Amino acid sequence: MHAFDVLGDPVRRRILELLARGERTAGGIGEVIQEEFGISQPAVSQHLRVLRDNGFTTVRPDGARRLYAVDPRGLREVDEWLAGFRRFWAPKLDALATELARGRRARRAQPPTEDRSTR
Amino acid sequence: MHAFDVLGDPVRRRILELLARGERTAGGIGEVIQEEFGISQPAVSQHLRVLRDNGFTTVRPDGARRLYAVDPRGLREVDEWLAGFRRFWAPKLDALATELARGRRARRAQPPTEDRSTR
DNA sequence: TGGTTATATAAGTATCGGCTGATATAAGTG
DNA sequence: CACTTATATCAGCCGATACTTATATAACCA
Repeated sequence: MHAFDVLGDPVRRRILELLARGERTAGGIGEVIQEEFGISQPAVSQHLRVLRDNGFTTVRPDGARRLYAVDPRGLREVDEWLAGFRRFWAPKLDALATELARGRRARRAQPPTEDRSTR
Repeated sequence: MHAFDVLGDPVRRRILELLARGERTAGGIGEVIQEEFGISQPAVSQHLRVLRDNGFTTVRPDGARRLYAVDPRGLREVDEWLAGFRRFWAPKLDALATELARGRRARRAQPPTEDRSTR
């Protein structure tokens, strides 16, 4: 599943927003999500699986509980794709600062590329 | 359709990559996409519609042709959601520069919020 | 004007992803 | 141990959405 498909679901985006504030147990996430979206525990668990299978979260066991946290990898992937377009709205200073901070990777002002081998 | 759903499709992402290099006619886009993905002209046209209906492209008529170009609005929306997470991987300098360049909007270091009224 | 080119829309189908309910697994607790 | 709590998985259903073919619309051209 592509990173953008992962973020295509509002429940998963919301879970990430919760995790942005810090680690939470699956149950803690479940309480909020089930309340806000009116879906079942398995549904939440399935979303957590998608997030973890695609590098958007990490999990750490704590007894019977699972502590979820944001894993930057997935989000960074999305951010990097976006980088190729940022010049369309961000002032030059922003782009420059971003480039600098990133250690001068990807110097070109070209559109990003992506694997098109599938489909 | 949510911005992330729009970018969830590989064809649409590819179209945006093409447009990142500059304006193109629907037909010009079609040639590339039909070749790369093996889909029909109407399929491409339908993707273009999604992109334009959701603020990812602009269109300008030129006789019988339609010239498509990147519209920053959709992409910026995605970028702003991501901003709330950038601190998880970007060095502080980067975040600071971004904030500055953006004119100090959204000063807090909080996760982004999104409309949850639907669903 | 009639024919061709450029693009969009419509209607129908099929695949895919998300949901539910049932159940499995494993860790706490008395 | 038996019972409960915490979380995950499974099978099956259902709706959304990305295709297809056929057709509409409109500009260009001889």
